[in-house]
Amino acid sequence: MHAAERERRIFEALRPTGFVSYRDLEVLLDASPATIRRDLTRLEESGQIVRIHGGAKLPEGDDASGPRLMGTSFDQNITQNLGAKQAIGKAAAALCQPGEGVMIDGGTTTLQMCPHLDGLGLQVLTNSLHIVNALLPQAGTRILLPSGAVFREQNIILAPAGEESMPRFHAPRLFMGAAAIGPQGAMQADPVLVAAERRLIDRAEEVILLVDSSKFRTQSGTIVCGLDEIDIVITDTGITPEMAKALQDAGVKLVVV
Amino acid sequence: MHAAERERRIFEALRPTGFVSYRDLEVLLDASPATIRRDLTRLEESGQIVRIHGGAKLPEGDDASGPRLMGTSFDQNITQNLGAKQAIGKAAAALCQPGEGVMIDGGTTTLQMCPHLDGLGLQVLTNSLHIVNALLPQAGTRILLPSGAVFREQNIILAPAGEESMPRFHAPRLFMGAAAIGPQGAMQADPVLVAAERRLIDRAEEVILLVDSSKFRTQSGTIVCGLDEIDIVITDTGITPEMAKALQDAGVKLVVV
DNA sequence: TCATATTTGATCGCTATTGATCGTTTCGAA
DNA sequence: TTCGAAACGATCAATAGCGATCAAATATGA
Repeated sequence: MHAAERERRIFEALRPTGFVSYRDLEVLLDASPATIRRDLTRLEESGQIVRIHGGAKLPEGDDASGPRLMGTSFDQNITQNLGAKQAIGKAAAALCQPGEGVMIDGGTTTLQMCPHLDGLGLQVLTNSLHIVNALLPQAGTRILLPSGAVFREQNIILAPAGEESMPRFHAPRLFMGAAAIGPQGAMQADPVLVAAERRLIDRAEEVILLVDSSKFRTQSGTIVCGLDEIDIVITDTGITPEMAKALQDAGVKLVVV
Repeated sequence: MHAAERERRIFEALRPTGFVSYRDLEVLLDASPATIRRDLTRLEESGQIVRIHGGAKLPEGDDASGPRLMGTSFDQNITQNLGAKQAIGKAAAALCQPGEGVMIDGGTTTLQMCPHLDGLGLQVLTNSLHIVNALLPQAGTRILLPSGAVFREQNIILAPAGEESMPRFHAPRLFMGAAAIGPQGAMQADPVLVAAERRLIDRAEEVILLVDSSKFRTQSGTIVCGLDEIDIVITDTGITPEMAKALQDAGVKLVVV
């Protein structure tokens, strides 16, 4: 293995949490301890990482450590396909008109919209506490919440069945995630999510689905809505031509980033 | 686990209430007692925390006492009179019956109830995102939120005027903070807080006010409610006999911790 | 092909970090 | 006020990580 390849792997390991232990690298690089140390020393001298006893971390400032709420599966999902999700989030944010009101469903992909919403002066209605935390530092973004009980597994706010939980609200756009998408439509693993999302869908003019391409290769539980209810799908280049055609045949506008 | 990760977790645990117990850290860090102590000692020497018997707290804000209107941030207030607030919070939590539903108003004193609510199986309705964060790790506590917009200065959820924002909810007890208390009643500095608290008061059987004794020496803006609407006041030993008598003459039960 | 330069691996002594075990101190409840 | 449990600090041994040096492997160029 070459030095360049090792460096690439080091950064790859570093990105999710901003830290790699020496032990991890020993397995990951399959190189001798001496070589690993030399790599780290070199990267530190060029200022790209900071070495600490037992490993290395990214320099302060550009670490991607976002809001960490709890040690749930959410934290694991958040780093999966992170690059694709970031690109999808950015594309989705570009669809927002300054000053308008939008709804954002909870999810690791929709979460990646938040950094790009700053300065747009939006009104965001969301049921996700993760998204609330991400938007809190943005002084110009107004955050609206529905009433209800906090559902810890997903960190979202769930209204009791049949209860009116949202202030009268209607939005031109709903940004939604999904556990899977196929010819039947968008799907979620947890049925309680379905009920929450149905309520959002009913209040939106336009439904925009944010899914990285791995979601096209998954089957998951309960159908949230058919393709006919989805207006736009934003995904990454991993989508197969067949899927793309199926979506377009169903009248869905497809955005590939 | 490495030192950097442990430090991160310590601050994460410290953020909600400004205090972590040694016991909590033992579970949270999964390290030996000696290592935890060393971490705390190191952080104290660098001035980032203050160690106290049984745990650690955030350093005090600059002005340790005296009247403060608005302007100082929540994070600074959190550490002021922390010891008194913790004791008051503990006493307040002892008033909760297992399994019942209660309302907790936002504030740095009411926040200190949260560590003592674990295991009671309460249903907590709150408008404060700080309290939500403090309660999230407690699996047995059900968290209910009203709908509305997030008001950043206090990190609470405000309903639009006249809007029905809470699920039908009625509670035996409301735990409330205040910026000041005097013969006229409880006062808040910010008028928008008054409106929010009035709404909570109307839904409670019993109103319990949590104020450290410095609040008796302060005058602040807008009256929230008269003494006749307050059932119990919990405060610390700094209260003067005259004030104590005035409260009891007004029919308020006084708890001094 | 051979000589040289670069990179990698191995070994050594040294230091830092951790965990265990004392005796002592502090806090809270009776 | 007294007593017991919990928290504390100090010390020591074990381990893991560190840097330096040298040998081996690989790449480079005449």
